[in-house]
Amino acid sequence: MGPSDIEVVLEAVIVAVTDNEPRILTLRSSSHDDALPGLPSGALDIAHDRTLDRGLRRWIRDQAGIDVGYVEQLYTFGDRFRHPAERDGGPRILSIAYLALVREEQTSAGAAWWPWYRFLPWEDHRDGKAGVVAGVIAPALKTWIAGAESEADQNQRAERAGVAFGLDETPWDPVRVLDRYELLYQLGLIDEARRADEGESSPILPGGSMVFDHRRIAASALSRLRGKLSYRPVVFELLPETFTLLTLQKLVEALNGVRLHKQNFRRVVERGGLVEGTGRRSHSGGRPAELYRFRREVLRERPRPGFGLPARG
Amino acid sequence: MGPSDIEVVLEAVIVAVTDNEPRILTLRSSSHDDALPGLPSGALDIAHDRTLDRGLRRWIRDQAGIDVGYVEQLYTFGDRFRHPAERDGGPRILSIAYLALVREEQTSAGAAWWPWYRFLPWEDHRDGKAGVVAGVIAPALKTWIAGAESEADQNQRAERAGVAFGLDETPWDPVRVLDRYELLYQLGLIDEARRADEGESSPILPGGSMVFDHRRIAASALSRLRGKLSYRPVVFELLPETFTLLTLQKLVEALNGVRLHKQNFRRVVERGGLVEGTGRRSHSGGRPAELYRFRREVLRERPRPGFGLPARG
DNA sequence: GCTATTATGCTCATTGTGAGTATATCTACC
DNA sequence: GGTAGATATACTCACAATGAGCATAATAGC
Repeated sequence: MGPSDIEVVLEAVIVAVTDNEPRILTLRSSSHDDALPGLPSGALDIAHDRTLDRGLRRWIRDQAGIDVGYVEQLYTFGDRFRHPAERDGGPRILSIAYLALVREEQTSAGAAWWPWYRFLPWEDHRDGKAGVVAGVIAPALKTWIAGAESEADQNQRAERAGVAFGLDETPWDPVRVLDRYELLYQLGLIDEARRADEGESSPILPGGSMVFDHRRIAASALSRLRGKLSYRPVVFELLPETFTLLTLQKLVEALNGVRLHKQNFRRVVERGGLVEGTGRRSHSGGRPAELYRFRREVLRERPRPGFGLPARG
Repeated sequence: MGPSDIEVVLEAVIVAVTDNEPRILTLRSSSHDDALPGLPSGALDIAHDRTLDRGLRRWIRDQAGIDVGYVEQLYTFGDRFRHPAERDGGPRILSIAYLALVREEQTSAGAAWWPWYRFLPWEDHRDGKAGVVAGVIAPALKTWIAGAESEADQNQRAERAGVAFGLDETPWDPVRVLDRYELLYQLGLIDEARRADEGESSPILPGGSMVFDHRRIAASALSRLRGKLSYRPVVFELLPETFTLLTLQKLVEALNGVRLHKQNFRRVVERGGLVEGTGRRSHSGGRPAELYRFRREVLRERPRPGFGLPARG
């Protein structure tokens, strides 16, 4: 086995938001009817792709017919046996994961836009504390904490669980998506974590599975995007040129999975100089709302413009 | 050329802070006397390294005799011709870069701890606006802006330069290390950017070169570390168990490259619950200072504990 | 003209931030 | 044993930002 028995794959979490629901593009991994959805991915073609970015954009265009705008590298995964093909003596597979944002859902054959929260239902708290956390996860965490050997271990587990899921007095932090996923995985609550030999128990936790470790990658992407919202105006990559403040708010809420105070949101966004009115207004429903556009100049005025979240949760 | 003509290399920016000076570990790249320093790096050994992390830790121990504590993946670089070996028909080289923090400088043969700012002198503003920016960089940026074709182009360049280097009214943002490096590179002010055939002009800008794109990697690492300071208590990875508030402040200042208001720093750190007094005190110089320790509980109390920077700069 | 619905304006208490002034307690040195 | 130099710590004040409300305005559908 030489040092180049490595295959490099680029995987993309491609995000669009429609009807206040963040969605990611998935493909059926094989022709089986029961096949799990997977992220679009393509091998790095070193003969043709001068840069990783270009490679990514190329196969996304080829495979899904989508021209992505904003692209950002997430993480490189390379642990052994992430991919079942490695077990059969195949090459080590290295996945470079990307986050991509597109303004509109562009349909294409074989691909489907699934709600992001279908795979991570505990992340959506827009209608109150997500029931899954209180109903299924919190009790499981309690058992896990109690099951620790020493008292020091118990405290460590309690801290980790508390921080990740906002138990007790700890506030819920939307950004800790990956902490939560990894904890759930470790507890065996994630379907993908259960080995085939453990039988076919039905899923304990709601939330659709994905192939390989694609759900972890989807969680990384959500974590990164939520984090970035607070200091970079990336949301505008998902919006049309002009929009109402409510549209903007609903979008931020959808991505963070929490509700926000309307008047304060307006204040932050207007006074913070993130947007400017256009004079035109949108008619739909009640009183017409002013149409706003993103104010690029804000980048020169404030070091880290974005959408902070309430500190207490 | 098959799809596995790829070599995967792990590269590490290993950081320690001594005498209020952040330093990174470098190696002489070859036996030549004029050889540039480079980051420690090692090939991924797929036969032995089960995970990327383990691989990294293994060769850092082997090569430099250092056991690193905190480790974090930074970015994967894979553009063609990053590495000169690729020009001679060698394999494509993929570098996975890491940031590692160690509490003390651990010496080892062949390795040297250089001040981080030796390679990025414009990043250190602790003694006022770094002279390099006003003296060399700002004029070069002005010329570059004026040299744009259209007025729209000029505005774009002015915005980019202003945001990166805090010109005009824009505040200096310590986090934008990478923006600055890339802009300087594009302007040809970074030595590594000048091709051999352009002659051997002496360096325009102070700041030591490194091999390949290692200086860019060092810049990425500084960017990431500065960013992380504001929401994760990573500084404590660089401090001993107990420390005075001044030590802590000097450390944060050293990493961010800016000075901070002493009394306010105390307030934030104490009232924010990041540290707690030990009762013991340190005797050195003037009035003895209380020794503090990191308060882990803060993780449960506040969602993103860290060291924010003044908003205006 | 009424109701439902969304938009927008304004207030208020509380907390956080940037910038000072003032005072305390050590060491070193004369 | 007194003073200069250095550092630590306490306290104040104006102002900005935040979280939470109440109140009012403008539309559509009936």
